[in-house]
Amino acid sequence: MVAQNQRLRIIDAAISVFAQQGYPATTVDDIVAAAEIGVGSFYSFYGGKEECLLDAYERIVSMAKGELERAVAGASVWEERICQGLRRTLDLVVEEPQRARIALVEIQTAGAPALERYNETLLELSRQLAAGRERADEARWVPGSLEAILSSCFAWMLHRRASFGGDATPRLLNEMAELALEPYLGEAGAHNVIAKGPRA
Amino acid sequence: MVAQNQRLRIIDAAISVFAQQGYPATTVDDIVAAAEIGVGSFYSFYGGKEECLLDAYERIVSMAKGELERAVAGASVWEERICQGLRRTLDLVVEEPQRARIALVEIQTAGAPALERYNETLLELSRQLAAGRERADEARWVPGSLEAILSSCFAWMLHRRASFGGDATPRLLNEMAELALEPYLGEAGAHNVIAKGPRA
Amino acid sequence: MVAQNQRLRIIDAAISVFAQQGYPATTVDDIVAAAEIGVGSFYSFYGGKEECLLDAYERIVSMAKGELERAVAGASVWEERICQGLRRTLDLVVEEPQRARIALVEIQTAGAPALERYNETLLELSRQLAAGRERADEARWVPGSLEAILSSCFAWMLHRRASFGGDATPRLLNEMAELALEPYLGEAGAHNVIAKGPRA
Amino acid sequence: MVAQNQRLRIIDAAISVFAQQGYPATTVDDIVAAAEIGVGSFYSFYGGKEECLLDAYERIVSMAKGELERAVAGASVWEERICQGLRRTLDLVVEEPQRARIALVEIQTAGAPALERYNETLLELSRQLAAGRERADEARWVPGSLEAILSSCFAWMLHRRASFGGDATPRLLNEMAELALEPYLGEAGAHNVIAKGPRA
DNA sequence: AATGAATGAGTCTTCATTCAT
DNA sequence: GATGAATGAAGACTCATTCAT
Repeated sequence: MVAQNQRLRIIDAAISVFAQQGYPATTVDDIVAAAEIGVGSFYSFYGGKEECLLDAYERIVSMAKGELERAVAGASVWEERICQGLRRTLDLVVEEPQRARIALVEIQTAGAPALERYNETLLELSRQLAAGRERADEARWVPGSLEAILSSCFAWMLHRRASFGGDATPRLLNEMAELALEPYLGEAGAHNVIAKGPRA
Repeated sequence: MVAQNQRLRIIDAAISVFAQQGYPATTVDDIVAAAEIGVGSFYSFYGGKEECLLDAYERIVSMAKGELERAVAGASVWEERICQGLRRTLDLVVEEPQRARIALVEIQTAGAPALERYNETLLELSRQLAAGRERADEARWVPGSLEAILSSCFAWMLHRRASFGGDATPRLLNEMAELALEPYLGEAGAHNVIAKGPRA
Repeated sequence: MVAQNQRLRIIDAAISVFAQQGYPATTVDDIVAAAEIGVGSFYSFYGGKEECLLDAYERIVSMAKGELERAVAGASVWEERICQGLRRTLDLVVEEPQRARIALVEIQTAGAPALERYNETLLELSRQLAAGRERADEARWVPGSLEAILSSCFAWMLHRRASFGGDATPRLLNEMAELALEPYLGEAGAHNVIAKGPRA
Repeated sequence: MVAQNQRLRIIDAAISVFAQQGYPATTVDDIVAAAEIGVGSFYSFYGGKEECLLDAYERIVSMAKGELERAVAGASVWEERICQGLRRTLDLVVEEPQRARIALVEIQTAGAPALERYNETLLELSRQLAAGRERADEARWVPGSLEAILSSCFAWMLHRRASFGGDATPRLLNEMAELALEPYLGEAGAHNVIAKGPRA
């Protein structure tokens, strides 16, 4: 538990400096200075800054997953789950800008393994979206790579949001919800869900 | 002009090594070795590797713009210009994988100024797409951020393409064309254009 | 006595890792890990790894001396003591390769004090050999530094034996016995002793 | 040639500090400080201090070989060559104590590859000695490992000489010459050669 | 104008040693 | 008395940058 604390101390510090200076410009010394520990302690937990970033990423993603599961717990159907999930996601980006920056921006500058890990996360998002196919009218044609496209779109929108701020959250949420629901439920169906969504 | 040659020599070498080893892992020495010049000469042209990457990026983008302008020269209407442009873009990614990698992947690992420059390029793509609004039926509602979304989608799809290869080009082209045209022309209109597109 | 046990535990572990990885490449952590004790305990016994090696060396040498004394206990004359001693020495090198490696190889890589200690051991060997002068015919001339030469030769032969293995033990024993006895007893006398030696 | 100078500058500095502080205690910084160059320059010549020591060793040995060849040039028979060679060797150890220390002592503390290199040198010495077998009376029995024993003895004697000083050179020379010649030429033959040797 | 030898600041990493528990 | 978490000094090595030629 004391080790866990130390580890969390390091991760918090690392997230902070990675978010502020960017991953490539951050040195191990920056991290240990921010964590107020000795270099040796850092190396007893991680083999280097890349390993540390990857661990931070895992924890951020897993924390976010927990949040999202809680957020969609009350939703009974797929379209509601998507709406609630998107809302919570956007809130998290606003609430935890540094973690968002790590998970959406810095992870992409940390070399091939990190990029691969990021792609896996996008793949999971794709799977969540793809569940909508079961809700779609049989007559409706849904392109095979729709979810890949959507997840990358969302990633980018959040990336920009995390990097530069931008549109008010509610508007962004509306757009994303529309993008996610419309291909499965049609324009009318999508708007229907969205219209009542925010009141929830 | 001899200076121009030298500069091009450096850029070609830089593109090659950046694409092969990644921007962060590349040293100035790698570049000058590949360019077969002295370090001093490099520094008489550029202040460092970042400056060099940015210049390479500018040239790649401007070269690509020229190509695209030529590609769409024969197209009379917006939707054809988009189709031809997308086709040429995909061809360029295949023809010049190293330059594509620089313009789509490495530029994102080179710090804030580079990322900003990349966003400007996406903004230009947005503007090209936005011209489609004039072709759209007045009754049709087009979301305000559609172009931002589309350009980011395209960037991501090309990024993946440049990073990992993937879908056969024609299929990818179809998807992208559909995504670009449908919001403005409707499903039928989009398919119409695409169906006759490849013959052009 | 519990302290003695702890100390022996450390020495055994140290001998093992020194012999396997070499003295310079061994860290205090390696030793305590092998000894399954805490670092603090190690430092309550020794000031550092050098001190630990020196203690291990002392114990190996003193243990070996005990063995040799026992081995030559039944020998009545100098030449027999030498033969029996050499035989037991070679056996020990084979039986305890790790200790042999410490006493013959690693000790020489551990700095000046260790080297000096090693030389003292060789000096003792010289003294044992020098006792043969009393057995020598008065007419026989024995060079003054003979014992220094012989002891260094033996050290080197055992060093090689401990480092790389090599000749079968009996043959090596014969050679060493010849080298040791001949200068004092002459060729015939030496062979005489050696011929009956192994039967003893 | 300027590179050669730089390299020699480094080697001279390295020999000096290795001899004074011992190989294990010497850092790359010590060497570059003594050579009055930058760290980078050192690494442009050598991959680390081990490589540097090995190069120094090679040069010392090759220099010494040259000296010995010159020293024995006037000797017509094997036994004279040995005597002259030993004399010159002892002189070199006295004239160049630092180089002697590197070649005889420090090389043995620099890890397995260095030790192997040292053994090769001893092997060469063995071959020089073994040429004496052709000069030996057919009736004389010469043990098979004599040269290995002799070369290790000589190495040790020189090692001690280089480490601690000691006996006056002429006496040491006499002993070594006796050891080298006697097994091949017999006691009388050896003394004969040695007696007239110094006059040469 | 071009070169590349030389520099040394900066970073990573290891490991001996301490000390609170 | 024993532990091992924590420290940070010290060393290896890289690489951007300068400058004499």
